[in-house]
Amino acid sequence: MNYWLMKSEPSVFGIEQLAKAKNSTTGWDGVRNFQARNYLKEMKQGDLVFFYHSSCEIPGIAGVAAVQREAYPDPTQFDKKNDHYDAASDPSSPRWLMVDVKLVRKFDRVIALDELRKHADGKLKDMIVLKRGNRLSITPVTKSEWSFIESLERASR
DNA sequence: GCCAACGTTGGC
DNA sequence: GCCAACGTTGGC
Repeated sequence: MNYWLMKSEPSVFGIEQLAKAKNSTTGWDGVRNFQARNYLKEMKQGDLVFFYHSSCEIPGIAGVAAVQREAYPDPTQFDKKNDHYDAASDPSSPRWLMVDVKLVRKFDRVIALDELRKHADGKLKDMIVLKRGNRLSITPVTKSEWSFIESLERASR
């Protein structure tokens, strides 16, 4: 099983909305970056995901979700009215994929980016989301990073 | 294939 | 709102 981090802007879709969604599940559409797309392709059912809030008051990890459905073509790429429409994508060989994720647990508090950074020279020294200039919306997380962050969260409960 | 211009992300 | 960092596009 693998671990991931997926960014979402809470003003667009936050963990509260995931909690309220039918079956606490949502389709993660709109990814339009090749590297992120390749990670989507690697995701397996049951993989765990840190749900990260970006571009907001307190950027950080808001909870845990799990991959419910593995990669399938993102229909928004063929919808001319959609912001993520891609005229260059061929329906017989769709360029963009999406997965479905289900909420596992909303954290009692957001594990803020600030707090994660405190460990940027230690346990989280290789964490991609802490790297300068990182903009990738989907990144792999190592098992040790995952366990450490969960311990941070547990310690505060 | 290079690289300047442009658009986007996302923290601050 | 600013701006650094990065991906993509398109001219050559």
